[in-house]
Amino acid sequence: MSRYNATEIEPKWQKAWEEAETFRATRDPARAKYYVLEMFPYPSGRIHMGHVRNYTMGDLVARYKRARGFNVLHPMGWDAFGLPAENAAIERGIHPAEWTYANIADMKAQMRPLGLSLDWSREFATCDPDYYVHQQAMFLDMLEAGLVYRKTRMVNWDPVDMTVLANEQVIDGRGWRSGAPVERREMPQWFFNISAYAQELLDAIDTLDQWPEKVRLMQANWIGKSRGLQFAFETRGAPEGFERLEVYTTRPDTLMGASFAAISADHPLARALEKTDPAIAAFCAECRKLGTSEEALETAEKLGLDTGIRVVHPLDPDRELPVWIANFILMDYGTGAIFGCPAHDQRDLDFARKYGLDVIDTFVALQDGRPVEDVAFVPPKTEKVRWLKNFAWPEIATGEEAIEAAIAHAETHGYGKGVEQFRLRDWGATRQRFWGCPVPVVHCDACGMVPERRENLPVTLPEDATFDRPGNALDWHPSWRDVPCPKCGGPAKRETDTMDTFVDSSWYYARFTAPWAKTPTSREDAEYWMNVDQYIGGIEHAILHLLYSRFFARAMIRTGHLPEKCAEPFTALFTQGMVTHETYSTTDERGRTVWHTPEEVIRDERGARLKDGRPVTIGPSVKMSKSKKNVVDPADIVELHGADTARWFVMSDSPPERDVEWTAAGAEAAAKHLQRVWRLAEEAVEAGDGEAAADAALRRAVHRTIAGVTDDIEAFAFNKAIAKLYELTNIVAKSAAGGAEKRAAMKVMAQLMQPMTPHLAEEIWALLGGEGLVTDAPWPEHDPALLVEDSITLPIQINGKRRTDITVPADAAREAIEAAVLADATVQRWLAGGQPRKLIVVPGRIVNVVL
RNA sequence: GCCCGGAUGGCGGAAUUGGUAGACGCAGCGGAUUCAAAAUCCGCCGCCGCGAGGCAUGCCGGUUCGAGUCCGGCUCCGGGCACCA
Repeated sequence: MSRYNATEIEPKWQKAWEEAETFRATRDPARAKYYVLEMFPYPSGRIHMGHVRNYTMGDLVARYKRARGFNVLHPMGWDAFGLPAENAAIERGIHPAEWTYANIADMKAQMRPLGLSLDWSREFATCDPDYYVHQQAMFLDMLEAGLVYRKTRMVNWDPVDMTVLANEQVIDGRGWRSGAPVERREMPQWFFNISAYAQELLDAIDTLDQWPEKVRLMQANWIGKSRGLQFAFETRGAPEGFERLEVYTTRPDTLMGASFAAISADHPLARALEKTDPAIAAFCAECRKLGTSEEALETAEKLGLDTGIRVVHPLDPDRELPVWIANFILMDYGTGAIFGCPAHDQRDLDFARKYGLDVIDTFVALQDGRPVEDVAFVPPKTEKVRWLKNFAWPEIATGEEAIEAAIAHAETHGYGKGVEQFRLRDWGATRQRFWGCPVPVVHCDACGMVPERRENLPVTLPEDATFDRPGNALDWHPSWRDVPCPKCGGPAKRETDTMDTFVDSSWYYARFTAPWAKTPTSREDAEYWMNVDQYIGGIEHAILHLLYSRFFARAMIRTGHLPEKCAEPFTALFTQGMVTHETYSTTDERGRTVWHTPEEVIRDERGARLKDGRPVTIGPSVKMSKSKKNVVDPADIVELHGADTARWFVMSDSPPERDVEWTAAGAEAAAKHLQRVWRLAEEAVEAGDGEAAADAALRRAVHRTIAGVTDDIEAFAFNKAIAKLYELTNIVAKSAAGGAEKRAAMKVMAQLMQPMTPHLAEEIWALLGGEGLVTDAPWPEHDPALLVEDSITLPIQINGKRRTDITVPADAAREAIEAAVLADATVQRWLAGGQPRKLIVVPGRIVNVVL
């Protein structure tokens, strides 16, 4: 009996698919289409198990839908602009383009042996001028349509390297290369007007019924619609022009509990004060060292400085509140100024306790309404509370009711107005970086900002840029930067900022429908292929990438690049978990942790050690990462066991939305199982006559498996589908059925396994005389009549605990079941001659005897 | 800090709408085959208890004939926080 040799067989079938152009997608209006897309990778150079899992999932869906008769589009490309290429350029003196395209070639070579049903004829990289020329054209269209504009925003500034840093390049408040304390600095940049679509993007979330609920919630919270009160405090002692201080609050009901006002260090008032007051200037400078991320601001120690300015309480002209500058107020949200109500906001309370400000209870709990001490009282807004400082509503009311009453009160008395506000900020569309899509705009001293002429697109990145000094290499490239003005011909400078890589990934799904069109999209292809029927990717993209893509699709509709129906480009979304592996570490002579790769480690039941015998500490299983060296290279697994084994394993153990732990033993088990399936197919070829009863039993098992696997695939429960295939394998192995029935069973097995292990499936299909490629075979249908059982086993509970069971005909009447239960020996023992208080019969399910 | 998830045997996980907790796999144990091993095949396998039985789904409490599943309150772990992609 021969062994299944994956290394020999897999390339054979890959060649067969390629020669038949099996996966080439062609627009065919006569057929129903299905567009399945996995989030395209950043070309780091090596694929990792996370990629294998992501693409296997997509491939499974693509192959299944093909078998169900759909015209499937399943493309692949590269999210190729980004920081790592620029870092490689700085560190190794290699041009980002060279680094990136070499990585793409390497990664593609690692992906091809996986046997994915991809249409490689549509492959592109976002750094191809053929791709970004269209992005530049659309940028100009969107500029004309008013969807793009310029303004300033804070960035992380490294004062030593004189360069803008990404948030991940700021480590403990310092630049990662220079080590210098980072400053917040205002810079002009380009923005997409996504906030104009906030309401629409929020409303449309309701239509995304095939998205995970958690993603929809996260997006809604990110957009963050709130209703609140905007009003102005009258100031005392403020510089000229600051007679009023505008604030926004979502809790106007707590206005009587206000004990201070606070402004951001970036607020115009703070900026005015720091010009003349060195103490304020020093404090604002300190605040600006916090960086730009919300996380940094929110987790930092709350610091403030009293400006000496006072504001008048709008409801009590005799009361004055101090105005503080505080490091936790965001200039980007609301008006950059708030009033603090310490009793009902934990941040305000911490701040008030630290600086000795008043804490005024505005409301208390209905029962045991104690005053606030160190924990702010923040009940749900729907809960009724007892008001101590109500000014326009009854003593007992909910927060919601009080908020509306307070807004009405402010509007009636003319000191404020109710406003709706979104947390969502406009999308900063550009970066001070070289390796991105150039913004096709020129700055002319005479004409101002001038769009590049369409016929001059693409504006390509220079191939002779140098990366020996920090900052944007485009700034140091005079022959690229200095150009004549497209309008007046006078001296002008190109925009040297390039587009955020999120722009590249916000429309690649549309480009895949017509990757070689002379325009960004082709109307016919977009009409036919869009939208993406199933999008698959990591949960880490739940907010930004998906929200930006939803916006960009709308912007493309507005500029005529997509049909109206594409406003929500991803019909169904699935977010998969990560691939993890346990970690191995030792300690060096200086006490530092040294990580080891799984290959360096010998693992047995007693623990783990290095090859030289030194013991190794086994750490928790975490996401595979280079820094912890807990990586398994897919290429090694493919070489050792074949692609099918890797595919089978990443789909088996864990549900796809959860993390899966890679273990060598698990991979081994997957390989063994595939060998076993192969052996069963070989045995079936030679098997002779069997028992009629066994034939029928096997046929029923096969149909049960068809139904189960189909349901599980439809529900994205791939691990359960695989468990059912294991079960069927066990049944076939033990079955006394005849050769014909076993061969039929194994052919169905090949069909059901085809989406997961396509190479093995083809080999078995061919062995058993299947017609053509199993990849082209229609999905098997189950016969419902074969799933009906004659009798069922009902568990019997006594007082809710299972004690025994009875087997009854499937169609037994309730009375018959009750009689059978009462006659059961175990039940009689528990009854001890008495009568049950209650007998609950759930037909087809369970019986509960209540004593 | 804020938003969103997750937690079930030694391990990964399964369990329709609230109805047999532990499917399937790994590891382990016992056996067959073998000169021996690998491979393969068969069986056992939540914990405690000789047993009857008791205890078990992160922790505490509640609803119910019945809770892994529903409700309230925690703990720990993970994802995101707008310049990583």
